Amino acid sequence: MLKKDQTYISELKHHVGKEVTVKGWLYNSRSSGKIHFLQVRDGTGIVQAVGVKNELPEPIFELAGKLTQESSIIVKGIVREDKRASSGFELTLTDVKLLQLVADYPISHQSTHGPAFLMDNRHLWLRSKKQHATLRVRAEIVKAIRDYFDSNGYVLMDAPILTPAACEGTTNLFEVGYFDEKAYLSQSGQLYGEVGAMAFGKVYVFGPTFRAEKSKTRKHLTEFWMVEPEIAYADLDDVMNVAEEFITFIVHRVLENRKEELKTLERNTAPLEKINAPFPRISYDEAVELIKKAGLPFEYGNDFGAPDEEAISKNFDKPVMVHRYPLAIKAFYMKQDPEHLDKALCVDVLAPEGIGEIIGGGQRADDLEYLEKKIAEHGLPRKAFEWYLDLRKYGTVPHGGFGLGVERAVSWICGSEHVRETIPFARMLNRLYP
RNA sequence: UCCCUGGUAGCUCAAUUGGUAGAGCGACUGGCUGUUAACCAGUAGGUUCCAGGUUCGAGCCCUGGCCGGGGAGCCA
Repeated sequence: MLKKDQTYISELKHHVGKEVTVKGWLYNSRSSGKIHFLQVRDGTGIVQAVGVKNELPEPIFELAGKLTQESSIIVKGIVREDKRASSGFELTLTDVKLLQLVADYPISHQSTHGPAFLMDNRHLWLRSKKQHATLRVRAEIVKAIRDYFDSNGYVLMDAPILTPAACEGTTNLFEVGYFDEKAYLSQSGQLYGEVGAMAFGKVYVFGPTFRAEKSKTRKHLTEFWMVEPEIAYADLDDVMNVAEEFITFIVHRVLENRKEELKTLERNTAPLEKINAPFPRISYDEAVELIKKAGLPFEYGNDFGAPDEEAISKNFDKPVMVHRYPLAIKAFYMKQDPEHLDKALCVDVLAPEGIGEIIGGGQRADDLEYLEKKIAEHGLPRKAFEWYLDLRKYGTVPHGGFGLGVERAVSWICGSEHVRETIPFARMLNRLYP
């Protein structure tokens, strides 16, 4: 427990009429000569402390007047309801203690800053309102993810980050030295999740994921977080049922608990209010029709590009689930559709509002011979996958799951311009600092 | 890897045809008893990304390099 000589700004409403101590930093200040307005933040919120010259001891009034942005301060004041305050409450300042007077804080509220400058100062940028709100929404989403799976019988199973080989082979991996051999940073925990499903029935893997692709877009990070449920005895329909229920749960939770933050972010919540299961389900073939109807050039059999995804999702005001892509463009572990042999039992969930894919998943190949053949076809080293093949040798069952990209989900729900704002410290093609 | 675009004050940007490098914001000083991106007045602040070249003269033109930003492909 913390000592009680501190009141958090979020709790001020319970202390009206009383003197409280707020420990924090100066967010901004204004003055009219004989009256100072100090906007103090403490991480839970921002409150304005008002100091009047002839109501305060001279040294305290003077100190209040010379405080600079982000100076660390402890202020005392009497909580007052005030319609003029945006939060509804203000402090009548009674005392200020200065811990450090800051000179030349780089980020100002009044001037504009470019993304490169702000990302260089990410460690300070996080103190500003919108970044603060975005990361609180992220924290809420992460909690919702855990709550959903924890309360629905899934066991959390962490997958290793250092792995012996590619999970999917095709994408670029970060290579690291591992004593006398090479290891790779995980690009997906899914294969290990399948191990978990065979051991526990329902599991979810939740952790960081790494892709060494040289992507430079608003949707890409080289290090991002992914949650990957995996379910034994599940078919493609089960996977889609879980995906839509799961997304609905997350969106509702944020709408319930993070109203203030969404308001700070100026997020129009109307589109989010519409998110309710069931979601529309269309096949790859039907999606191709939508692309052609939109007049885009598209060669049947290819994967969808960003403009294609937008053309598809524009037809719906909920996330749309596109299933049964051509087998040829999907990963080796996808199960072949027995009714359409050229298709895979897979699903991508495309978020509305132009966000694109937030979930990819499906039913897994469960036949040993088929999987052996696929590993060979994809040119993957069989030796690295022996343990994975064992799952098909010793009690194979139909099973499936999906992966949700946390940052893309946060980006969608917050209405962020770029995923780099949805993670505290983004790692990108040209960004390894701070 | 490819396409587009940029690098000038702490930040965001301007600078006509190649002719003395400017504004807003921030900082600093002073003023103001209700400010909400406060306002008003003043002050300081420059290796124009780097190297070379053309020119009487280069922020501007040429060559090479470095570093960003946006997008594509691939993916979540």
